[in-house]
Amino acid sequence: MRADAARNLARILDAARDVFAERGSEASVAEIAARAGVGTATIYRRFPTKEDLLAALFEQAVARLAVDAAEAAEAKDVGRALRGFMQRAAAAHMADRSYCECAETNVKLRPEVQARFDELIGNVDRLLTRAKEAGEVRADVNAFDVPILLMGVAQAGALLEERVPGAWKRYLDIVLDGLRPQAARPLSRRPLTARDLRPRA
Amino acid sequence: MRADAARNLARILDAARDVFAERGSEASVAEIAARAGVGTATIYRRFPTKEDLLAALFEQAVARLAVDAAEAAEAKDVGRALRGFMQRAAAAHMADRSYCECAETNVKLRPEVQARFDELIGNVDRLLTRAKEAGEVRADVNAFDVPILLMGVAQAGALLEERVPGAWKRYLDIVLDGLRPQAARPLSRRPLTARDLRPRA
Amino acid sequence: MRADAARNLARILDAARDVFAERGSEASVAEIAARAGVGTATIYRRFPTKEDLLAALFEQAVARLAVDAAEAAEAKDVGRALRGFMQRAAAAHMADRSYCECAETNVKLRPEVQARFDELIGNVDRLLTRAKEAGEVRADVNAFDVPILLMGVAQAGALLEERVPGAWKRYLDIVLDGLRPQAARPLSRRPLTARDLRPRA
Amino acid sequence: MRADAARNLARILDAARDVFAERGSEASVAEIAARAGVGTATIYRRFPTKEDLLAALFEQAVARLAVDAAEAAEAKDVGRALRGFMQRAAAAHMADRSYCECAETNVKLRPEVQARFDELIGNVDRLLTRAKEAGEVRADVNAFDVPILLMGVAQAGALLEERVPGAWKRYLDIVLDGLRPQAARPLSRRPLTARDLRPRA
DNA sequence: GATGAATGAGAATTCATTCAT
DNA sequence: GATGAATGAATTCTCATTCAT
Repeated sequence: MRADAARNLARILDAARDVFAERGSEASVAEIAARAGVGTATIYRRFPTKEDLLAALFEQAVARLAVDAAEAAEAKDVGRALRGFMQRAAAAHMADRSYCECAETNVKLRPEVQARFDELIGNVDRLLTRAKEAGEVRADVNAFDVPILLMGVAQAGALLEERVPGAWKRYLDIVLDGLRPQAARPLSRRPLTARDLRPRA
Repeated sequence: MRADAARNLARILDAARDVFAERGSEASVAEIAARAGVGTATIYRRFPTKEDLLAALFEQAVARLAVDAAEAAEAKDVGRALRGFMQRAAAAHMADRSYCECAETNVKLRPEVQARFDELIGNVDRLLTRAKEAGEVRADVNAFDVPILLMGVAQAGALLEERVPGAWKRYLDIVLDGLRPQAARPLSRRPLTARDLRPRA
Repeated sequence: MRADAARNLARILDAARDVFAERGSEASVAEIAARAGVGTATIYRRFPTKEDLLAALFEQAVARLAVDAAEAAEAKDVGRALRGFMQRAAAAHMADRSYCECAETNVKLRPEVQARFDELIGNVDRLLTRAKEAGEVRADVNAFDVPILLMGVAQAGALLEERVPGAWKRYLDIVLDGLRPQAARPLSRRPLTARDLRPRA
Repeated sequence: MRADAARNLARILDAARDVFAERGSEASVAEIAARAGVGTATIYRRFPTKEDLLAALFEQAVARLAVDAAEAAEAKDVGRALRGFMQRAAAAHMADRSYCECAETNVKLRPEVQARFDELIGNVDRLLTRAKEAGEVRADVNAFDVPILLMGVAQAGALLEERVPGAWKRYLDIVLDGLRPQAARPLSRRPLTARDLRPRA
C-alpha cells in the first residue's frame, strides 16, 4: 500500500494547499479531508496536529522561495534578477492566504522551517550583495529585510486582490524603488540580525 | 436613562477597542462585555452583530486618521508633515490588532466607513498634492496608495513587533523613500480610483 | 430568570450525579446534558471544564461525609457510631461509580475539595479519638486511614455489587475488625500525615 | 515462520504487559504495537479484540498468583506464608494498573480466566484451611474473600502510591489483622460461593 | 432598557478496528 | 503472515446570537 499511501499523502497536501490558500489557515481539517477524499483521521495520521500540516506546507513554500533566490543570485543581470525574484515571491504569497498567517504564528519557529528560512536568507544575501555591488540596491538593507517587505506587499495586495487583481505589483514597484540607492535616506532603525528571529531571542 | 445608556455605550466602545486591539477581531463578545461591565445582550442591543461593533470602531479609527491627515495637509513643512502623518498612522495600525483585520473583511464596505474613508482620502490627497509640488513625492502616486502602503508596513511590522519592537519604523522609512521622486521608475500598474474601492465595482 | 437558572443548575447537578454514578466519570457531557434536558453549552457555562463539574459533585459528596462524621463523633455509643458512619460512607461510595475515580485523579487536589476533606478528617479524628478511648479502636491508626480503607472496601465491593449486592458489607466488617485492638499487630508503615496529601508534598 | 510468529507473540505480550501496567487498560493498541515493534494488525491477528489481549494478560497474572498460592500452601509456617502471599499478590496488583481494571470488567468472566481463577481459589483454600487450623485466621472467611480483599488493598494503595510509595502495606496489615480470629465479630454477610462468580449466576 | 442564561453548530483530536498490499 | 494506512464515531470545548425575566 506504499503507492496508495503516497498518493493519499499527495492528495492531502494538495487539498490542504488549495484549501488553506483559499480560506486561510483557519480552514477546518474536515474541509481539507473532504476535498482530499479521505477521512479526517487519515490527515491526523500524517500530521499529528493541524499546525503540523500548516508547517509542512509553509516549509515547502519557504523552500521554493529559497530555490528561486538561489537561481536569482546567479543571474547575469542582478537588478533584473532581484526584481524578478521579488515579483515571483510576492505572487506566491498572494496565491496562498495561509502563507502570511503562518509567518505570524509560531509555525515559523519550528526547526524545519527555520532551516529553510536560513537557506532563503543565505541565498537572498548573495543576491543582495551582488545587487549592492551593481549599485542597484542601497547599502543599508540586508537579507532579512526582503521577506519582511514581501510580506508587507503581499498583505497590502491581498486587501485589493479581489477588486483590483494584480494591484500588489504597483506596491512592489514602490518598495523596490525604496530599496534603490537614489532615494535613500538614513533608516531610523538598525537592520535585523539572525538573533532577532531565533526562538526566545 | 439616557445618561446611563450613553455611559454604557461609551463603556462598550472603550472595552471593545481595548479588547480588539489586544486580541484581534476574533476576541469574543463575552470578553468585551465582561471588560465593559455589561451583559452581552446590552452589546447586541446597540450592535446587532459583532461585525457592526467592529465597524463602528473601525470607522472611528479611520476618522482619527482623517483628522490627522487634515492637520498634516496644513503644515508648513509638507515633507515632514507627510512623514509624520504616516508614522502616526502606522503606529496606530500597530497598536490595534483588529485594524488590519477589519480592512481585510467587508467591514470596509459599509457606507459609514466609506464616508470616513472618503474624508481620509480627500485629506491625504491635499497633503500629497502639496508634497508633490514640493518635490517630496513622486508624481505617479495618489492618495489611495497611502492607506494601502500603511497597511503593508503595519502588517509586516506586526510580524516583528514582539521580538523587535518598533521595527516597523525601518520599513516605513524604506516605503517613504520609495515614494520620493529620486528613485522612481515607472510603475507597472495604474493607480487606484474611487471606483475600485466601491462595493460591487 | 434567576429561578429558571437555579432550576437548570439543579437539574444539571442531579443529572450529572446520576450519570456519573451509573457510568463513572468517563460519562460524556453530552449524556448529562441530555438527561438534564439542556444543551451541552449550558453545562459549560456553569462548569468551565468537565473536571470542574466532577469536582463540584465530589466536593458535595465529601461534605456529606464530613457532616455525617461530625454527627457520629457526638454519639453516645462511639463504637456503634463509628461502624454506622463507615457503613453509610461505604454505601455512599458504592452508589457513585465516579466517587473513587475522582479520588484517584487530581480532582482531589482542588482547594475547595481539600477544605471539605480537611473537615472530614477533623471530624473523623474526633470520632476516632473517642473510639480509641473506649477501647474500640487500636491506637496506631489515625483519621487518614479511614477514607483510605473506605475506598478500598468500596472498590472491592464494586467488583461484586452486580452479582452479590451488598457483599461490600462483609468486607467492611473484616476491615472494622482489623481496626479493633484485639488483633492488632504492629503496622509496617507509619500513618499518613496531612503533608502526605497536600499538593506537591 | 513458526519461530518468527512465536517471537512476535512474545513481544506483543511483553509490550502489552508493560504498557498496560504503566498506563492502565485504556492504553492504546497503537502504543503497544509501537513498543512491540510490530504493526497493529499483527496484534489483531492474535487477539481479535483489545479485550482479548487484556484477558490473556490477566489470565497470566491470575495464573502467577495461583502458582504463588500453591507454594504458600505448602510452607511450614502457614501464618507467615499467608502474609507473604498476600504481600506479594498486593505488590503485583500495585505494579499493574490494568489488573484491577480487568477485574472490574467482564474480562473476568472469560472461561480461560475462570479456569485460572478456580486454580487460584483452590490453592488459596488449601492455604487458608491450614491457616485456620493453625489459629491464624478466623473460621468465617473463605478463599473467595482473599482476592477481594487484595483488590481493595491495591486500589486503596493506588490512591497513595505516587505520594506515599508502599503505603498499601499499612492497609494490608490492617486487613490481615481483620482476618485474625482475635478480633472477629460475626460477619453480616454470608461468604461468597463459586456460583456467585459464575457468568449469569 | 438591561441582563445573563441558553443554545446549536462546529472545531480539533483520538482510537479500536478493518482492509489492501 | 505481517504490515501500517484508513476510517467512523465519539469527545471535549467554544462562541455568536437569541430569549425570558
